[in-house]
Amino acid sequence: MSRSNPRVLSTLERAGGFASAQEVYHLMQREGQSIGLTTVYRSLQSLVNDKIVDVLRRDDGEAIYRLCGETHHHHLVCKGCGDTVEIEGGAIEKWALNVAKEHGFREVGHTAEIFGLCSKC
Amino acid sequence: MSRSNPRVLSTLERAGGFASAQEVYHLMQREGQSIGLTTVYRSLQSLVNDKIVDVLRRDDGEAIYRLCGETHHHHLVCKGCGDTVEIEGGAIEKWALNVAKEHGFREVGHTAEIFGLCSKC
DNA sequence: ATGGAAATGATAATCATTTTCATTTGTGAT
DNA sequence: ATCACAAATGAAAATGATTATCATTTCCAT
Repeated sequence: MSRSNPRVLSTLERAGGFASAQEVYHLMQREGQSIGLTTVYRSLQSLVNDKIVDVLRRDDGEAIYRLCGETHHHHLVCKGCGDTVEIEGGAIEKWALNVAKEHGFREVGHTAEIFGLCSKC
Repeated sequence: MSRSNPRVLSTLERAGGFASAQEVYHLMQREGQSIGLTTVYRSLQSLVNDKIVDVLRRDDGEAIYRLCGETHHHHLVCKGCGDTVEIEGGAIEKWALNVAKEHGFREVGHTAEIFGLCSKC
């Protein structure tokens, strides 16, 4: 197993908002940091596993990463500009638990995402 | 401009739920229909432009298509055996719309999935 | 039939991501 | 300090979905 290269996390932080693996890589290149694309991918992957960053998809399918907060939240994503709002999901949490219980499921988790066009787009 | 090949739409309908371009293509091949991958992509693209089908992304980034206007449901998936239950999502639909509206979003869609261990696993 | 526009599909190109594998680096034991 | 070995690194090749090219075929309207 490989652990995350701390410079990758630091760069992602500095990028503010979302960045793709390619963007993180090129950013580090431009800053003169010596790193391989492979390591960037591996580090981001590892950060996702450790639930330190979230991963979403752009419309073109490219994966974009960003630091996530500690609390479990959901995303409202603009299909146009990629702008993202974190939202509370209290209602969803209850719904998911109820539905799962009704069907005898345990160790329940869920995913939910809302997307649309924001007022600017 | 190119218009959609009707056999592509017909195959997507028959596939039920979601299908990727590759899946539609291979399905048609298996059925002995003669069609090119290019035409499948072009047709799906055109159907999306005409708002006849929706496009979403799988976790791995592959684009999946489905007829829109179809009443859609959500899934309760067992992590153990993969068994899947279709569930009504009335509460979710409202929640998604409300949250999106609060933030000034339009053309709203959403995804939601619940997973856990079923009673047999 | 004839000319042109649209449709088709094989092939090659693109691009993000993953895999391979040889090399380098860090670390702990002697 | 030296040796041994595991972890980390990154260049290069492989993969897989999607898109671009372009020559050919089909469809109509004249």
